[in-house]
Amino acid sequence: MPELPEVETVVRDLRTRILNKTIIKLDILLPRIVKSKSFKKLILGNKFIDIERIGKLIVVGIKRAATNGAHANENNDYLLIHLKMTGQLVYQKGNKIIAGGHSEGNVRVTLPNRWTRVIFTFSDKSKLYFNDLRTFGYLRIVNSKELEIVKGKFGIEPLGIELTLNLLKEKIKPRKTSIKALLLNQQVIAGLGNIYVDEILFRAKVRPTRIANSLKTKEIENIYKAIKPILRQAIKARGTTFNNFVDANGKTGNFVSKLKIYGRAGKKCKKCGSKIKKIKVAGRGTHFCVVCQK
DNA sequence: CCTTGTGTTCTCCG
DNA sequence: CCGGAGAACACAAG
Repeated sequence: MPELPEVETVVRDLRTRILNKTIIKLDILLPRIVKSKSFKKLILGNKFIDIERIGKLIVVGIKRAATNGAHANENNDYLLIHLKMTGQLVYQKGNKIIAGGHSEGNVRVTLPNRWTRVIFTFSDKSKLYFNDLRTFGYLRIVNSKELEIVKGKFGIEPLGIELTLNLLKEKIKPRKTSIKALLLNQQVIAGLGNIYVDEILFRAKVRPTRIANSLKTKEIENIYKAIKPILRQAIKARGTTFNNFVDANGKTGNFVSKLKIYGRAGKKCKKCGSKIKKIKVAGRGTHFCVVCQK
């Protein structure tokens, strides 16, 4: 379940590997994953020149090879990749399959596997695999104008300087939905998902069911103060692997052991020892401590 | 049946 | 009846 820290981990890994190499081969094993018509034509023979993240969306800049008549830098295209719930981007170089299993572990995966949907091959023969079990993820190519429209749909970038206490107050105060639903809303704040929202609300001592407009200033402050540290720690740990996430090396994240509330239903609260509850909020499995969160 | 990210559709309310 | 907010559904597979 890739959220901001997992997507950021993948983006950082790929940045040192896939840029400025000609894409010499493209295998589309499951066409409906690819949402653009002339996908192959827009990829083959070209290079990726930069990679960034907006919320949970990966944006890869494409530089067109200079051909007769075409100006290479004119109206560049961008490859958008969304991993949704079970998407993976795994990079492989040389004969060794880097992907597969945790560093502690056990499982070795051979790529491509039955969940491989798209394969990019670069001029140095290295490969980038897009794997997706449930196939909700997608790859799409947009031009710079379309990219701006896409960007406009995203809310506050939680790790950017635009996240201020006042802005967060503005976003939370008028809303009549649960604070959990609000924090999950990508148009409000971009990149949080089920795991990190539960963690943030636990740290902030706020129950996920609370209606946003009922939050006291102090509680909004607590949420504000929780967001960056939790995301930064998770990135440092290379993300959380609950079911499916692997980084670009095919390795699982290490943040699971640091989760204080998510996935700990029935276990003792690490702060007060009482039994952690699990309910459904905004259609999502939601964990909280009755004692610590008000 | 359960799991979840997000785009779409439905429903409610003023 | 319209618009907006929020909730519910659809998607897919293990």
